[in-house]
Amino acid sequence: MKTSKFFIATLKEVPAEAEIVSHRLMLRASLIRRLAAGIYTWLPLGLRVLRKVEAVVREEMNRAGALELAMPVVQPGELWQESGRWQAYGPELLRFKDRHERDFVLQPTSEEVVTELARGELKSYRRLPVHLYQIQTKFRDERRPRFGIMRGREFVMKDGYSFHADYADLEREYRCMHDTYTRIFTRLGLEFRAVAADTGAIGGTGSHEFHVLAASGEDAIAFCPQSDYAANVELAEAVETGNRLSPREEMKRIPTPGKTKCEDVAELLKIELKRTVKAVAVMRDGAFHLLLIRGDHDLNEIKAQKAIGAFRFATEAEIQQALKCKAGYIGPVGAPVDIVADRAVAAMSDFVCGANEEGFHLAGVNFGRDLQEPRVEDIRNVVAGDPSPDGKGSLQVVRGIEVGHIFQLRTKYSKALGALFLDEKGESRPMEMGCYGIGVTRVVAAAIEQNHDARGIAFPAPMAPFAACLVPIGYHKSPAVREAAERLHQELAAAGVDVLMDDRDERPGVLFADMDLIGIPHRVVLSERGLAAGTAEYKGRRDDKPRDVALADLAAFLKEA
RNA sequence: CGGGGUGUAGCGCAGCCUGGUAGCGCGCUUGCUUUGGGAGCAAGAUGUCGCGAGUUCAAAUCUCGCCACCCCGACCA
Repeated sequence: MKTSKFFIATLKEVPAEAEIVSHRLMLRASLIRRLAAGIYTWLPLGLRVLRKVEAVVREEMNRAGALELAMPVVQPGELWQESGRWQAYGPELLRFKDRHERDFVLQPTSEEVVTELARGELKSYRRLPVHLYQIQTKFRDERRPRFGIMRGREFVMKDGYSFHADYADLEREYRCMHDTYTRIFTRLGLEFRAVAADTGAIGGTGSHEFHVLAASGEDAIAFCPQSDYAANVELAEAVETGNRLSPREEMKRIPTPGKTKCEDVAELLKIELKRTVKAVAVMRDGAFHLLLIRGDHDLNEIKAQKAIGAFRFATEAEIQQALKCKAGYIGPVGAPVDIVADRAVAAMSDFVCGANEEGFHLAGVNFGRDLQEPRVEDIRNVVAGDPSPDGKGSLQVVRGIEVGHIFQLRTKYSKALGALFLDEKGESRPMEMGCYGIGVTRVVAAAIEQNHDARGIAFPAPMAPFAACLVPIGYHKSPAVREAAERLHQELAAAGVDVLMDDRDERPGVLFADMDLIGIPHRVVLSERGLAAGTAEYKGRRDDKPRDVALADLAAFLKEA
């Protein structure tokens, strides 16, 4: 491919819409252009990247025995009513009517359609297991699309669905997919981690997320370097190993005017933040609860909801009414409300907390003596250094971008949609199901978050838009360079190297800058100087310095690189 | 949806407060020079100033309404 025949529209300046680096670079490198909020055109260069990711995904899914099919993007609302998701999905599901006033949706995922297919076709245990997948455009009307392609409304997902006669077989396929995803992300050259995850609204019994590690990731994941424990922080259990010491101080009331945060109080009293306790006021079914969290910890809302049920944060007025005190000074001592303490709080003695009196905190507070023993639950986020729940070391916390998610759905959809089969005994049973997703478009953004530098994108080779680029210096001036470039271009193409020759009539600096920006892994520079010596100059995208390679060896060299 | 912000040339922005000829940089076109890391000079082209009302002799500028987009919070591939 020659640049003059291709579509390169790099930008020196970044459109103001872009916040994170992958979004900026994708716009600057002319991979994508925005059409509407969360909706993007994939330009020819970007589409090449997307197709390469798809190819790896497809190969590995096929290798694992899954079968590709294509289901409709537009799906009848009727089917979604049957599964119950017409009501359950909420406004993220884009709905519309056809000319006959019939309800339709743009599919955000295809459990309904694939299960409808299975119930019609797979009536015997002899036909199971089956794993069907597609790589296709999805639409979710996100509350807030952001970060370009990272969280778009329209995106490409690989979604696979497996059907099994029993749970053991589902578990086998689930492990197979875990391995397959590991192969996919490894082949794509990404640094990633599989973590245990919350099953969320989809339900089911087991779930893992695959995260590409990147500082800009929206998720926090906890893992143990000494073992294979890894979990989304949403889920990771906080284990408390400390034992509560017996009280040594008397409880006393301390003036702390204007100090409403644990940090402020700790600083005023010159004590460690972890000796303070913060009280979070929430309402559950109209009942006021105080959640106690150690000053240096954060509440984990998901775990807390699991522990005490769905809640919302109390309003200032509700706090006033329940505790006769302003937020910022509330605490558990003498509070006539339900109190739930995090495990770490339960292990504290002589701590500092709000006094339920504006401008005052209490110090030297102890459970059992100054207030009742609280109900104890695991309701905080784990932090780096916490003991691993498997008892084999301590946790580290890193940030990640979720690019894949696998679920054991069990029989949720097969029951709802009546996907039944006859087993060996002739009995009718619902199929066991698994579902497996990869955000293909998101993988591209995540890869860029993880692989870039000041000059632009440094694509991992398997997803680079071109494997190599040829930069002739003086293509339009020097017949020798031009001839050599044309010859080499053909030679490389014939040798199966996906090569882009930059034949634009621009100064070398422009060519170098663009090739660096779009992230092509290998660069070959041709010049009169080098030709005279029978060499070309080679530089890897991440290399500091170039080196000379004999022209005759180039094709072999690049095939190997 | 709640909170904050922005809409002026393809992109990045100034002008708006204090109403009066729409500007700068990049990019684009042409010519000359230049040619190993985003060139220089010269000449050009490109605008419903987001949309609609209102105020005014006069609106990019003031007022109101609408729309779009971006950023921060509850979700997900």
